[in-house]
Amino acid sequence: MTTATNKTTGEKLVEAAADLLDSGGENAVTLRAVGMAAGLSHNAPYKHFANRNALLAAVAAASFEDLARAANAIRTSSRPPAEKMADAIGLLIDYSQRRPARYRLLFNNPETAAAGGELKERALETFEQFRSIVQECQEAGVLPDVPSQTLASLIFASAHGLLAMEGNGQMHPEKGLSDVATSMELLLDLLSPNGKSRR
Amino acid sequence: MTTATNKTTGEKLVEAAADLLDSGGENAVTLRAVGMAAGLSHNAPYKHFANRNALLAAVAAASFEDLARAANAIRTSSRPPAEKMADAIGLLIDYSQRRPARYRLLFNNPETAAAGGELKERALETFEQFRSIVQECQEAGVLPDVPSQTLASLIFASAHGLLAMEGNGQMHPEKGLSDVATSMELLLDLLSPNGKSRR
DNA sequence: TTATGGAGGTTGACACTGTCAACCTAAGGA
DNA sequence: TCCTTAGGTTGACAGTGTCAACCTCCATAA
Repeated sequence: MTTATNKTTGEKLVEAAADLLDSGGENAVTLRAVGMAAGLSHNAPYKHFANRNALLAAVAAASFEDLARAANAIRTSSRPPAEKMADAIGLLIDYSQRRPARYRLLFNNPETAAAGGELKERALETFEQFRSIVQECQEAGVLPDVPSQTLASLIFASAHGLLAMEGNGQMHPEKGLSDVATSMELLLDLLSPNGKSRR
Repeated sequence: MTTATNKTTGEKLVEAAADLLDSGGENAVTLRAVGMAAGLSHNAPYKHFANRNALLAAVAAASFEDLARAANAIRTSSRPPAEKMADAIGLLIDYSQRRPARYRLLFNNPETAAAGGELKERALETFEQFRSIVQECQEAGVLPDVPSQTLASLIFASAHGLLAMEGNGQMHPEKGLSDVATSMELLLDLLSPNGKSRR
């Protein structure tokens, strides 16, 4: 409990930026606001980050780390593979609904894409947890036997795409489209070699 | 050929904004630049649009209209349903690769989401073309018999998610992940009641 | 012990942005 | 004929990212 409770100024800035992002959306993350939230001047962030994008990249990297940790907890649980899969999807859905702006930063941001290094590595770590769960499902026979990397990307992309549509107001529940979780259940069922919907 | 070749000033502004978006990304679309590109002053856009978001919404609506037209051409072609499906996915892939910023405006933009009315209607029109092709595939037995609206959303979301991942640099071909088109082929094959990958 | 250099902080300025307000002007209906 | 108004202009404003210059410790080499 006493380990490193003292935060670096850099960490404080990243935290402040993340909070602003969560509470006020991307536009709320101005360097001045971040500096003030950390109790510093409007230019202090420049002593720790090259520019605004670098700060956001640091926020993204830290967020990916959290996400990877949560995904790892799911992966190493004792639940059956299919339920781990559902949990992992639930994690993603939850994240996107609780912190939409941050979710967009992680998965829907061209600037984030451009940044390599640390950030890319954290994103890969996160995805790897997900891929591993998919692989477990394949070994348990609840997902088809195709390359796990490709299948994991497909499933992940589906969830991500549905969430993007939802965030974009392009889901049309009034027309009979069920919500993201239900749609993903259907997808997994359709993909399953023994799915109920399989004829 | 002579029909309405004269463009409204409003149309000229929308076109200029679209061009700037395509050539320089979202940040290039400043009201001043749009005004200048249309040969007007820096404030002229305000005589036609309430604010920057309204202008972008108009660009999005016009773009959806184009997309719906292209999708309609595919839908009403004489090709077999499965190939229409592939064409429609190809259309989306093409659009996202040729005009990434515009693609993001259409499908990855919370402001676009907030705007209702005209824009929402155009988006629905576009999606309806897609849903209709999915339904044809279902009737031809190459896609499973579940509600077409839900299935279309799923397939569309998958393509959209993969494209987002690609645009985000989160596709990892070096790790064996194939490109978007190939992944989508795999998905359709896995979903197909008679898919080759089906055991 | 001293000096020195750099890390981390500050203030002030700059150009650029969206937006508002005020003004102008021409066309067309009362 | 007058006057309303759509569509255009210029000028201003606050807020933004960023740069430059300056300050101020403190660790370390001499």
